[in-house]
Amino acid sequence: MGWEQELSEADRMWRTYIEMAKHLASHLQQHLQRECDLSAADFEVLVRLTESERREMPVAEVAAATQWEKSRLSHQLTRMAQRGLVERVDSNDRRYPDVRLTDKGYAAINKAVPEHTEMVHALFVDVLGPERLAGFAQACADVLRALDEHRERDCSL
Amino acid sequence: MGWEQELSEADRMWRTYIEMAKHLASHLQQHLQRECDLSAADFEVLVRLTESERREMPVAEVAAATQWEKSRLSHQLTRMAQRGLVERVDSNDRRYPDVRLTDKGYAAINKAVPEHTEMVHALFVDVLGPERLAGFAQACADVLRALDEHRERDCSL
DNA sequence: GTGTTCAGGTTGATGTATCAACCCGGCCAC
DNA sequence: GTGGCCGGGTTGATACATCAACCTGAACAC
Repeated sequence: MGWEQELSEADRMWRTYIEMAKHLASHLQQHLQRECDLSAADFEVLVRLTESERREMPVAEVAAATQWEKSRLSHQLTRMAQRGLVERVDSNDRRYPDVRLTDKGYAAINKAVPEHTEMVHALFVDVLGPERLAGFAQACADVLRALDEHRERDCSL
Repeated sequence: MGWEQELSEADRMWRTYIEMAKHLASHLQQHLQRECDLSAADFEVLVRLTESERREMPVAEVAAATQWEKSRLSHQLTRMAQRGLVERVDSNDRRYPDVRLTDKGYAAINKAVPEHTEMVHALFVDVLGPERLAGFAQACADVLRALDEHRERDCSL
């Protein structure tokens, strides 16, 4: 076949990372789903909404915080509104409605966050310990920077 | 609100990791999609199939290699077969059909793998360098082990 | 005012992920 | 044989992601 005769050391490490990322994400996701009846997407939106004092913010602000496409967010909000987790509210400028956390959504996220955080600590933070965690995070930051540079190069073509 | 007054150092590092993982995955995925017209799922299945000499293997073997649920794989194979990347083949035991890589699928994966590998090196392997990469991979392996232990505990309840 | 522009939002279509229900053919008991 | 069991596969329903097309109302030019 040619290219795949023998994986290099580096490629096997890459695969380890991929494995870890996949399993960790799916574990956290399943926990959220089973214990709190929230998808990862629900969780993300709800967390962003709690970052506002008034449990309410413009849709565009949520979009910026999550870095989601507007259409993805719109669909997600529709589903969440149907389940009563959030509601759309008209603001001054009728073009740009707000989203508000309902009581049900508030209760859900307040149950979910501590459990989620605990899980993150048990499976990630505490496993690495403070020093290795710092190194790990630095590595992630460096990869992020490389990604940004790469993206810039792509755009300037 | 209580729990979210101030993110700890560790929590910010966790967020850095999440950010990195999200961006890295989506960048690689978009590249595959644009350059090779393959989704991440397509890519994964095709890679597994090339790991067989005969470009063909039982569905169950693909399922084991990818660790996907049988139904997810079945749907995916249906779509891939429609696009001519793979074909289903009856084996001896008519219960357990095989999947085979078509010529088109073979061509696609042979174009995609080198590009993908190059991207992984540019954005990840080379950014970290050999030493930090090794440390990073070790950390991933440790988290994976913790996940396995945690899963075992869950099952034994 | 009238028309144009435009950022932000919604909608529809398609592909993907997950769960539950079902199907199906070899296997075993009898 | 006949019937039930069982593991692997398929199917359908629903939720989620992404792209393209469209809508909408404030703002600006004139």
